[in-house]
Amino acid sequence: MSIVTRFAPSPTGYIHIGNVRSAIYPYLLAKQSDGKMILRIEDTDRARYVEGATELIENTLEWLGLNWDEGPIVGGPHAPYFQSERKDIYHQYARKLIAAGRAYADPTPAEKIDEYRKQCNEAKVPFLYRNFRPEHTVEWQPGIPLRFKSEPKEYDWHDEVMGDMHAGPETEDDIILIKKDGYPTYNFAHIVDDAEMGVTHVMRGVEYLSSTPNYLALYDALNLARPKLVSLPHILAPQGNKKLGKRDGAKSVTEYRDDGVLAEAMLNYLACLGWNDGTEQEIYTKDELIKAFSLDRIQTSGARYDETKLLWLNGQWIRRIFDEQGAEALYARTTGFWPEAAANHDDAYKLQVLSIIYDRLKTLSDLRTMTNYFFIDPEIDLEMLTSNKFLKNLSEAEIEELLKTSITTLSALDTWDADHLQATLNNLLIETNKKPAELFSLIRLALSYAPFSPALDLTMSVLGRETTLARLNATARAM
RNA sequence: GGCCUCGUCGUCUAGCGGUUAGGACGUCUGGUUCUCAUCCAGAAAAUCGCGGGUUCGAUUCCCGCCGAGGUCACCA
Repeated sequence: MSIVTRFAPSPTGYIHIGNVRSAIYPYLLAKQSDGKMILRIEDTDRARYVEGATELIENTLEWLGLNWDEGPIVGGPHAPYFQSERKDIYHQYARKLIAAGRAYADPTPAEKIDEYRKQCNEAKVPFLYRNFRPEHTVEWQPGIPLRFKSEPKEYDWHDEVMGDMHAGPETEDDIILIKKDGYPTYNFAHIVDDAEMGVTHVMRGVEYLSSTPNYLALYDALNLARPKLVSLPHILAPQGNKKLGKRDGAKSVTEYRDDGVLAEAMLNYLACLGWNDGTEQEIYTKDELIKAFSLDRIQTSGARYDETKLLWLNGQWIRRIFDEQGAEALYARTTGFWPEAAANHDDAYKLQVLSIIYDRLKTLSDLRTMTNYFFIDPEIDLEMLTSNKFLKNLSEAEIEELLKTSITTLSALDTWDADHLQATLNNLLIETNKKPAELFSLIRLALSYAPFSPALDLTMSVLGRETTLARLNATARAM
């Protein structure tokens, strides 16, 4: 039997890093065995539905490369994949339960139920609706919710992550199957859909662990085979011990994309948060993840989200792509991340800039702050020059003298490339009898007025003779 | 309050009865005859939540406790 997994989000907003793992792991599991991952949109709560959320979810999965085999857009044999369009199927299953005496329409007014709940809360006792089950029920009809008629007993089951589980009858209750608006609850709909769609592994957050006995009761009452159950521990917020959520400022996955994080790094980081294959490998490609993934090595405790490590990984991936796939491959990813001033420059020039700066990038958006002086003359800031830690011991006259000497020597250079520039710079050191840190810092600042830059020979060769000399002259004149 | 889950360096983790408790991020130091970064080398950093057992020996097995989290919706 081949593996079928699913990612079944509610279209209530964007996918953030706290919940995207429940898409990644089903994908990895399905792919490693030539199985299928289904995308199913659980839109049964009309009140929480957010316009455009489905597209957001689709975009996120596509960006990460988590391609679903069945679902919206791609279709499939179990369509439709929106629960709101599957009402008939749920009602069909509901009628089966009614016929078997395992479901009843509950006319009890909401206020009454709230009262029961309040009683239980005050008595510090768990609220079980079955203790308040109405004596007389009515025919099921629109406007009246349908409840499961529980027959509480002990349940044993196996969770692929948590291990062997047991629950007593006290956890089972008369849960709502169909709401009064005719839509099914999650509790009911997902059971029906997973069975209809042939899902073999149900992966979801640990918060569903407590309601598992109710699901098992439903499988039994409906005479359905239990899928394998997989509980995923929470990802914790950087501070505190709560699970990471939008309230903690959990950014959407696509926000990281817009900030210059590579999909490879994101997938790599998230997959390895709370899972490892037992080796000391840190960098994984998607294919490597698929190969190495296994349910039994998913952590049982929650893992704290650490953006610093994500950014480190992203730097690793930026360098890896440049080194293994070439400068052009990385350049192709940089669209939209260049400073405004770069708009007037051609691809060839930007590619040169990228080639000498890429190993300093943590995110692609660092290009915006780190490369401005390659595209536009920097504002001269003599204060920055004179307060520099390598230059503060030099007088202004000395600095001016050094600049002039440098300009003269560099002007005489025939071939303007990195090698010749380096040789010339070395000659200048001897000629001026200065330490590299002094002379080079001066030239660097006059050229960039930035806190740092790539090696001087490279910077000057990319900048070109004209620009280099013009900037050195501009600073000399300003002294 | 009932039920359930979890507890190794600051963080992510390895470990599955005998280890100098390993790796990675972060931090600090040094090197790569120029800055920042990369890269390299090194350092600091975990009485393995606490207390009892079992055992010649427990981070590893058992019990209790404490702490943290989850759940008890016509939300998923």
